[in-house]
Amino acid sequence: MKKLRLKKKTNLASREYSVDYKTSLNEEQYKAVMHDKGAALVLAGAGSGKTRTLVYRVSRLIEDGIDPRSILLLTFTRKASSEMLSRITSLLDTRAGKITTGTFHSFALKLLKRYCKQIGFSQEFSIIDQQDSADTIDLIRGRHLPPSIKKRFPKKNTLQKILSLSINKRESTLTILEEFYPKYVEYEDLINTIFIDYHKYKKTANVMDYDDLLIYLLELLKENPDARTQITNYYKYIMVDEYQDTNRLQHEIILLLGGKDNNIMAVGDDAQSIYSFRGADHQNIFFFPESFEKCEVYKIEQNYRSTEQILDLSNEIINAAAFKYEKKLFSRDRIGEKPYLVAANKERQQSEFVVQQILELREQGIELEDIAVLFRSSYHAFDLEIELNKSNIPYIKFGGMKFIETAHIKDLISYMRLLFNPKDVVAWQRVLMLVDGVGPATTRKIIENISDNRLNISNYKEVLPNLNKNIGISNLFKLVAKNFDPNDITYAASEMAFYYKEYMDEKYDNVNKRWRDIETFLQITDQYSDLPTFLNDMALDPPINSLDELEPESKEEEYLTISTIHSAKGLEWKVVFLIWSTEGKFPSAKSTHTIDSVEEERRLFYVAVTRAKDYLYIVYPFGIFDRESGMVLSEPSRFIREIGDEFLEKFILTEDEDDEGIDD
DNA sequence: AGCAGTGATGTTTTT
DNA sequence: CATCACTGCT
Repeated sequence: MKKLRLKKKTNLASREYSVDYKTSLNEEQYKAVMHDKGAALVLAGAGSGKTRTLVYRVSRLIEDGIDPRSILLLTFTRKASSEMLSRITSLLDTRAGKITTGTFHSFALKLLKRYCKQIGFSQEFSIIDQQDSADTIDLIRGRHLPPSIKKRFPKKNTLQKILSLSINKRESTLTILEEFYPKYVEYEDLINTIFIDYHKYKKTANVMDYDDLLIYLLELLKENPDARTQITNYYKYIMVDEYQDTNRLQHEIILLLGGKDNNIMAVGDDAQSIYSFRGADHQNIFFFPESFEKCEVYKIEQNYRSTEQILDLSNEIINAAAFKYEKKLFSRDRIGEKPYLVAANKERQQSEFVVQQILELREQGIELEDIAVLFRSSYHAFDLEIELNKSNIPYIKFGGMKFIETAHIKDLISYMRLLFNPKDVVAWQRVLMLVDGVGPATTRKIIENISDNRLNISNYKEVLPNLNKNIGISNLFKLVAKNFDPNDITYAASEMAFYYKEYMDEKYDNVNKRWRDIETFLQITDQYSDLPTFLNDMALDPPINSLDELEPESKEEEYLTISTIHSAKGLEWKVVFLIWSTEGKFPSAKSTHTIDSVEEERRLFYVAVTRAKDYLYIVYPFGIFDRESGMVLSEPSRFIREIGDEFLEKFILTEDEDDEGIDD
C-alpha cells in the first residue's frame, strides 16, 4: 500500500527566498519573474530591465528547486549570454553556473556534436563561415554556368543570401526570388540545382555552414523521436532573449524544444527588430502566442535607463512609423538635458568634434567606459578611428570586419581545420589555391579525388603522380601529414605559421603588420588545449573582435566603445554619440526604396538613441558628395526631420581661430 | 590548358 | 579593399 504523507502546500508568492524579488522588481517585472509553467511572452521596451527580468527569473526558478541544468537560456550574442550568466551568479550563487546558455547556433552545435550519427555526419564535422560558404557556392556555380549568362546570373554572395533567406524563412527559392530578387526568377531551376549540389558537397566534406546548424537541429528534433525525447526531457525551462530577431526556422526549433510542457518564455520588443536581412520578421513576435493553446503575455514598459528627454525623442521617432508599435515608454521624471543635434562640416569636423567632446567629458569626470560612438556601417568609423589614434584615446571597435576574418588568419585556420578533418575540402580549396602554380583546375582535380576517398595525405604521390613535380604541393602535403599533438594547438599553429610565412613574404607588402596579427593569433591558441573546441570557437564565438584589443597592457586600461548599432544591441552607456545621421547615409540611399526597409532603418535609429542614459549627441556631417547618387548630402536624417523641433537642441559647429588649430 | 597579373567595379548590418 | 572579368603569358 502507498504511504500517504502530508506535504505543506505553498503558493509561490509566499515562499521564502534568499533574494527579495518583490522589492527589487517593479510590479510588471515581478509578474513575469513569477511566471511558472507554460508559454509566456514578455514584451519589454528598451531600457525596461529586460535582462534584469530574465536574470531574476532564472534565479527564482533555481530557488524553487528547479535543476539549473534543465534551464536553457538562448541569447543573441555570446556577450549577452556571458553577461547574464555573471549577473545570475552574483545574484544567487554558483548553482547558476550550471544552466545552459548560448546562442542558437552554439546550442545547436553542442547537440549536433552529440547526435551527429543520427543526421549522417561524423563527429569531426567542421563549421564554415559565411564567406567560406559563398566561396564554395561560387565553385559550384562555376561548374554549372554556361558562359553565355555569366554576367546576368547572381554572384556568389547573392546566391548565398538567397539560400540563407530561404532556409531561415522556411520558404522556397522561388518565393525568395519573387520577393527580393525578381530579376533572377527566370534562373530558378539553375539556382536550385546549384543549391542541391552545394548541399551534397558539404555533406561529403563533412562540413556545415551556419544555417545547417539550425536546419539539422530541426531535422533531428522532427525526425528522431528518441533524440527529441532525450533533449526535451533534459531542457525543461527555456528562455529566449531578443525574440523579435528570431526567424521562422528558429521559431520552429523552439516549438519543438518546448516538448509537451511548453515551458517557454520569449522576451523581446518588436520596435527593436533589426535583423530582417537574416530572415527575422518584426511581426513574428506577435505570432508567438498563437503557437500555443495558452500563452501568458506580460508587458514591461517602464524605462529605467534614459532621461525623460531622451525617451521623448525615442518615442517620437518610433511613433512616426508607418506600422504602429504597441507601446510607449515612460520613465519617472528623470530630467536631463535635451539631446543635441550637431551639424558638422564634412566628416573631418565630425570626427574632430566627437574626439574633442570626449576629451571634455573626461575632464568632467565621465569615464571612457561610459561613452560609446555608434554608427550604421562599420566603415563610417574609419575617419574617427584615425582621429582617436591621434589623440591617444583607447577604444574597442565592435562590428565590421573581424580579426578572425582577415585573409591571413583564415588561411592559418584552414590548415588547422585540415588537421582535424582531412576531408574538409572547403579548407583544402583555400590552402591549395595559395600554392604557386596551382589554380582552379588543379585544385578541383585534387578535391574531387579527396571527396571520392581516393586520395589522402599519405598516398597523393601514387594517385596523382604529376603533382609531385610541384614543390609547393608536396610541402603542403608534408605539413598536413605531420602528426601533431592535437592538444598542443600552439605548437601546431606555429609550425603552420612558419610554413605560411614564406608565402606571405612573396604575396604581401605589409608582411610585418600581418605577422603581428599572426602572433596575436598564436597567443589566442595558447588559451585552448583541444583542437575541436578551438575550431568551434573560431567559427562561432571568435574571442576578440578587433586587432588592437587584448594587448596585455591595454587590458586594464579603460577604453571607449565604438560600435555598429547592430552590435550595440542590448547595451547602454551614459553618453552616446550617433554619427553619420545624414539623410542618404542613415537611412542609406539603398534602403529607401521600400517601406519595409525604411521602417527597419527607423527601428535601427530607435535602437541607437535608446542606448543613451544621460546624454545623446546626434551628429550629421553636411556637404558630403555621394558618388552613387551623384548628389551632395546635407540634410539630417529623415527620422529627425519628421519630428518636432522641440525634441532636440540644435547646433552647428564653427571653428574658433584662437583654440588649438583644428586644421592640419 | 591552365595560371597570374591588370584594371574596373561596387560596398550595410551577424551567427 | 576586395571581387570580378579580361588578357596575355608559360
